[in-house]
Amino acid sequence: MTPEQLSEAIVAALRSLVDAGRVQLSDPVPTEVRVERPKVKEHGDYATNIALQLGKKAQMNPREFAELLAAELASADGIAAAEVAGPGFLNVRVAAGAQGEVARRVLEAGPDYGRNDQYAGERINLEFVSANPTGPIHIGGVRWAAVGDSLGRLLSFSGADVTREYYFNDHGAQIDRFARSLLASARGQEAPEDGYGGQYIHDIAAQIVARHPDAADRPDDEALELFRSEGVELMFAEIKASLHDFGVDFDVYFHENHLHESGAVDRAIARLTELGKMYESDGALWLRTSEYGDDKDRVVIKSDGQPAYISGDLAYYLDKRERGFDRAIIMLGADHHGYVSRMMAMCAAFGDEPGVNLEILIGQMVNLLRDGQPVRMSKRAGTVITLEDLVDAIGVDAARYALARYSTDSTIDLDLDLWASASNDNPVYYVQYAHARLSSILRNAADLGLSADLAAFDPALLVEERAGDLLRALAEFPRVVARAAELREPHRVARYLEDTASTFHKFYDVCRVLPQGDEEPTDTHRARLVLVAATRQVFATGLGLLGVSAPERM
RNA sequence: GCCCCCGUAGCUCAGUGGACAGAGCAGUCGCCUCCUAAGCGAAAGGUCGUAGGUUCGACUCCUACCGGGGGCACCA
Repeated sequence: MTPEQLSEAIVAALRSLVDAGRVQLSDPVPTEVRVERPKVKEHGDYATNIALQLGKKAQMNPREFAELLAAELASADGIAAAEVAGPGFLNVRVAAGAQGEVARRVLEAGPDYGRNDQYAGERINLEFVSANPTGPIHIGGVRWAAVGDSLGRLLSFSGADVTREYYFNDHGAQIDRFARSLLASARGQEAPEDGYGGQYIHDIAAQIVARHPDAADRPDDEALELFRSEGVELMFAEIKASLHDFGVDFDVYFHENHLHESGAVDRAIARLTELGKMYESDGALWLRTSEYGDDKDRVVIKSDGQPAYISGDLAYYLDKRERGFDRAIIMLGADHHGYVSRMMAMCAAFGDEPGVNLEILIGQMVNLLRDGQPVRMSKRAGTVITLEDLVDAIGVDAARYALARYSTDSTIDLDLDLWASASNDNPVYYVQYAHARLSSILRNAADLGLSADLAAFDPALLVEERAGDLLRALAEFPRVVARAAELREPHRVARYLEDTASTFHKFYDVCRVLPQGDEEPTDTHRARLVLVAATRQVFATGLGLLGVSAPERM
């Protein structure tokens, strides 16, 4: 019995009470009842507070209401007991056979177990990382790579048609500094005062010189342009490669120039003008964002006739909508949170619904500690911690897991010494180990000629408390996935896997799965093997949603 | 001055109104002739930043304050 099925059973019981006239509700019977897993075992397998919630509407004492409901529910299929506790909680125990059926459901669904359709038919554009190609992806960007990619997986698993998008430009002040730094390196000069440092500058400069031996000797303008265009190309290739090795691939790399060349900026401004959202003042063209909650209006075209930064955002948003996306999700670091209100205002000015058609997820920063002291990162000094540094230190799995297991609302402090040395400190091993153990049992079973056979599966044999705990954990998985997708919080999947790993290890400790020595396999062995196979599936799927490998052996 | 995020066990963090607040790691004690000990069990560890408020019920919602972090351009 899954929580959803129990919810249905409770709704049916409510309806039956109302139909029989034993309870009068001022509102219609709810279509769904929230079912929770109590923290304390004595409170049963599942609990609901529905009687507390409906007590007033039924003009009844919540306990009395709960008593009626308990009596009605006790006769339902698969329910072993229903009792009232505290102020009116209804605690339910599920019959072993009904509980065991969860394992069958998992195996029948296979890799699709946990899938939901809350975003079916919806096209979502998910933009993240979007670092300009002036250097390797640094530690902050890595967080969005891990979380963003995982969120993409969750949204796809929830029925959405997801496009992962990376937005960049290759001109402007940042890129100029990059080009001047490359040229300085090629000429054997020190990096410019406002330039970039680090070995990668020298490496890329050397590659360009290898391609064009006279590159550094050309006139400044020509040389700069060459180092700019080739430098961007080489840098971007490196970024894509390191993201790929990190398990993150984008569907679209969107070049800002495209917006200007395609006339998207002009069209966006024309549209907003038509809607009466633009006005001229002090020789500049302004957007009335303050009408939609922004602190002040924003300049779109500067008085010198050049488009301001926001013009690109306007055009880009419009472009996404014109490409058919129902929803644009953008992940940004906390240092960009000031943009949120103007972006939302911009969305509203277009006549769209902020928070629905446009969503901006703000994540907090990653701090690095070494010897317990904060590490100062400087692009100029080249002391930036990159995606590759992180992967070299702890590997892709640990890095992705570590970055995805925390709420993006909280700042992460990463202790580099600890990660580089005692990587056991990372919970990813605890979770992966569970998968390896499960795989090992299934391998050994195959050697004994046993497999998880649903035809011979008797769910009622999974009677142990620890088996029930594990089954209930597996039954939670779809709810966890749906909630993580809905709230854009992949870390919920990681936390769930940690809890479930613990539940499995405890089960393993007291329930022997395979026959020992000359022992003949019994139906109990077979039933437990089905549970093991189902558990393995959930770990494989869950780790997959995080982009972390599920090892067969450790 | 205004805006956003955080403050929970020694450390890193879960917990978006429900019943005695949880995990991983670190530390104490115990458990490998048998499916992976990267595991399990036991003990220990907390004024959930502070003070009010809403509620039958608050770590969770509201207000104020304290502490930490990040932002507040006709820069990109």
